[in-house]
Amino acid sequence: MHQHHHELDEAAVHSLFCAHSLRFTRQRFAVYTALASEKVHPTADQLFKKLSRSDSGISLATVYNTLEALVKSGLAQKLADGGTSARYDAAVDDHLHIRDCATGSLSDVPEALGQKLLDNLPQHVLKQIEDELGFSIGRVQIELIGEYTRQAVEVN
Amino acid sequence: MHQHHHELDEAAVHSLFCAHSLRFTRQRFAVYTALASEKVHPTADQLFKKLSRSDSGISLATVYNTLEALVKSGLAQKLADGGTSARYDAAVDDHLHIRDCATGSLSDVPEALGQKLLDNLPQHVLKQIEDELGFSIGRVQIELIGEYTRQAVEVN
DNA sequence: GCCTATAATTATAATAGTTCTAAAACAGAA
DNA sequence: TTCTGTTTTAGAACTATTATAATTATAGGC
Repeated sequence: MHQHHHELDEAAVHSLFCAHSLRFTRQRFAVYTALASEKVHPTADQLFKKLSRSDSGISLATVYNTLEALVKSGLAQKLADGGTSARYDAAVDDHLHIRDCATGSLSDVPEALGQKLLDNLPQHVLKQIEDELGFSIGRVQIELIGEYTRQAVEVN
Repeated sequence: MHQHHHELDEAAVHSLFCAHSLRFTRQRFAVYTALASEKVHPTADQLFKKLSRSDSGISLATVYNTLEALVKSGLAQKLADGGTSARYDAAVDDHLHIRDCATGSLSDVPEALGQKLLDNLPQHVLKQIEDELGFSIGRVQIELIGEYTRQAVEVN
């Protein structure tokens, strides 16, 4: 499930990190909560700027280090940007992304809708692909590329 | 349709370029044929190295310029690499990619299989996403992430 | 075939994003 | 508290890509 939009207090994150064998530091807490509260998947630099603004005396290198640690421990995933820089996402499920051609932004399809699409994928075809190619599918990532015909409802 | 595995003589490429309002140059011919003959989607640098080996006195800048021109004219697409550098593909349809976690390589699902999956996507869900989000889906890109359980059949 | 206008190529410099380095600060266990 | 290994940090280094500006090539008109 997505952690988006949940309250994330320090204790909760502490035990989450603990469960993933990640040391708790104020920087990691800051990065993780900043990432998890984003509706649009941010780049490392966007996170750094956001954190610089809000307070926290955190360095860019640490943002990169932390994101890497989060990804390695399964608390985040790194998404390929169509453009230059990588984007990060605090949710680790299969899910759907929307790329807005106009702005280049990358965001989620709401959970329910996304799940509906994933649930309706033709499993027999996926199975056939696995069999014929000798490939084991671990994750399916779908990106819907296009543009908004009306204004998106809310922006961070 | 994919241009992969087709014979690409100079005349054919010439008229293809012409149809897409692209001037024909020996460098563009070289880049395009090199790209179209790849089964695995190469990075700009991989193409440059391949072309340097085979002959052709072509500069890295030109590889980038040409790839950009091809993409802009619709003869290729730029794919986001999970990692650092972009990958390119001479085919421009919706289609499925396979990312091998073990090697990081990106390749196509064979046309027939891929089409089968795309044809079996639940259209009503896509329509619902478009309606609810006010988003017009231009292209669907699916990536199957996992690893080979047996050796891939052939490598370039 | 030759000329010309326009566009493409090239080496190089510049930039952007990311990773590396080595020293200082910190977390967690004893 | 003290110790040990980990994390943070500023800055350097590196890699992928784009910009620059001079040179060269293409396509079309003659």
